[in-house]
Formats: sequence, structure tokens, C-alpha cells
Amino acid sequence: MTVNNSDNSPEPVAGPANDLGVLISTLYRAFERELWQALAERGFADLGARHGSVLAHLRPEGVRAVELSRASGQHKQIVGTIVDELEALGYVERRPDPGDRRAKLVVPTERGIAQRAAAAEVITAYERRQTELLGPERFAQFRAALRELTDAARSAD
Amino acid sequence: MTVNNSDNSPEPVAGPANDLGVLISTLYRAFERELWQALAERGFADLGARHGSVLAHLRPEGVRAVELSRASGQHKQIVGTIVDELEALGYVERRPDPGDRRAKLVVPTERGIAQRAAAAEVITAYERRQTELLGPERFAQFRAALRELTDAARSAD
DNA sequence: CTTGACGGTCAAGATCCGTGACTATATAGT
DNA sequence: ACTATATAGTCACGGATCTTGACCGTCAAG
Repeated sequence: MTVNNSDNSPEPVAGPANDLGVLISTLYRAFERELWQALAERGFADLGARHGSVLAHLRPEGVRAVELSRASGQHKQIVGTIVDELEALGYVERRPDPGDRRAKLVVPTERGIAQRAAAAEVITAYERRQTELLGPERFAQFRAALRELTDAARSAD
Repeated sequence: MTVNNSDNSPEPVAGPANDLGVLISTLYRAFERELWQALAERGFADLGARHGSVLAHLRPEGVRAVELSRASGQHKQIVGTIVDELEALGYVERRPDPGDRRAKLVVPTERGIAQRAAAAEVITAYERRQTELLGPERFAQFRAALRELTDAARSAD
């Protein structure tokens, strides 16, 4: 804790802002920075944070672009260009959806699957560090609460 | 929960991605959307999410631009332009720092202070809803854990 | 067979961020 | 005191990113 309490006021003064939004965004930024740095070191330096919003929601069977759009909260045009880039980089393929001739499935290639595995490892390592920080019990509770709040936000749409 | 379990696999299949990054970013997006919508309804429609990164870290006595940059994780150039906009909109003033002639303090005006108060109210209301969802105890634990993880991320820099 | 809704793409404009360079002041070292 | 280095803030440019509106093909309901 390196709060620069340059005046010697008696009250627990200022320091960094700690409302919920600041906390969440700060943690999120730190997480993302670590994630992409670690992935770059593992041979996925051609990816940027931008691509994560699509990659994180892929499934081996393929996912529709609209679903990716809803899951990531980004416009479908953006998802389209991200998929273009990922396709050019060899991470995904577009395949026609057998059940709907309008739709195309975004399917991870081998490289895409490798990326997902690497990301999962990095995230696991990250969670392990956080577990050491809070203790197993508190971290599990934190994660469960986070999950519930997120689910509620998702269904609120 | 509207998981589109089109195959009838026995295992708890896919659904939305739930790794830590997705959870945090989803919650964060939902929070921000609510915050700015509520602020717009309260008469601060001239602000965008972009301005939040500066406004959230203001203090009545004023804060240096560099400090805002570090706290928000954005380049000082961006902070500079955001402060320009906030100044044009009447939310902040630039005053010379008495202790350092290079520096200028970003000081909230009356309107800026009103905005901060409104934001605090909205955030309080948001937290109240989350408290109802999780129960007071679990929410308090969640918030404390979030605080600790964020503090650790901050000191890691 | 018509109508409205949905999946995906194209195109243009605005917004936003990243990088390098520059001035002025402060701080450290000699 | 004098030089060298670091810091605070700004300017300017290019590029990345998001937003908006429209469009075509397909689906689903009536």
C-alpha cells in the first residue's frame, strides 16, 4: 500500500478511489494485461486484446456470429471484422451452419484450440495466485459471488 | 438460464463462457451501462463513459493529471484531452499547483461535485441491489475480496 | 405467397487510442 | 553554481476502434 499521504490529515484520507466501478475496471485491466502478455510469451503474439472477446466464447462445434456478438457485447460488425482477422491468422474458420442457411459457424482451427488451451492455463495460473492471496475458501466464495452477479446481469440484458 | 442445449449430452455443457476474464468484463460492462444511463437521466447526459476514468478519481482539492493517468491506466495525452472536454463542459478547472510550477491541478467545479454526488448515489443504489441478490454478508465478503485483489494488482503495477 | 424478423456483410464517418517529440520546471550529482 | 537526468504537461500525427445506416439472402408466421 503506497498511498501518498503527503499531508498529515487525521482521517483515513482519499487514496485511490474505491467505488465498485473503479475496483472492477482496475482488476479487469490488470487481468487482461497479464493474460495477453503471457499469451504473447507462449507464441500467440499475433493476437491483441481485441480478439479476446471472440476467442473467449468459441466452442469446438462452432458458434454463430450473432451469439458471439451478444456474448461479447459488441456490435456484429465488429465481430465480423474480428472473425476476418482471426481467419486470416489461422485461428478460426467459417463454416455454413447446416441448420440455417443464413448463418455461418465460427469454428476454431487447431491453432485456435491451442490458443484456448493456452489461455485456460494462463487463467488457471492467475486464479491460483489469487487463491494464495485470499485463501482457498475466500477465493471460492469470491468466484461464486462474481458468477452470480454476472449471471444476473446477463439475464437482465 | 436459457442455454441452447441442442444436443442432449449428459454433462453440464458449455453455456456462456465463465472464466474469470469473461465474468469480470461482463459485470463491468453491465455496471457501466447502468451507471451512464442513470447519470444521463439525472441531467448529466453530456458525459460519456470516456469521461468516467477521470471523474472517478477527482478529489475536491484537485488532482494532478499524471496521477489521474496512473489511476485510470490511460496515457496522459488521453487524460489531457478528457480534461479539455470536461473543462469545456464546466465540470473541472485547471489551476496551477502551488507546490510545483510544472504541474496543474484538475479541480472539480460545482457541477463536477454534483456529478460526483450523483454518481455516488447511483453506485450506492447499484450496490444495494447486489446486496439484495447475494445477501448482506456475502456481498460484503465479495466487496472486501474484490478490494484486496485490486489493491494487489495496483501495487504490482 | 406475402410479411416481418433474423443472420451476415458492406460502406462511411466519428471517436478513440498509441507514439514520438517538444517546452518548462524540478531534482540529483559534481 | 552547473550540468545532467527525470518529471509534468502539451502538440501533432497515424492508426486502431467503434457507431450508424443500409443492404441481401434466408427463415418463420399467417
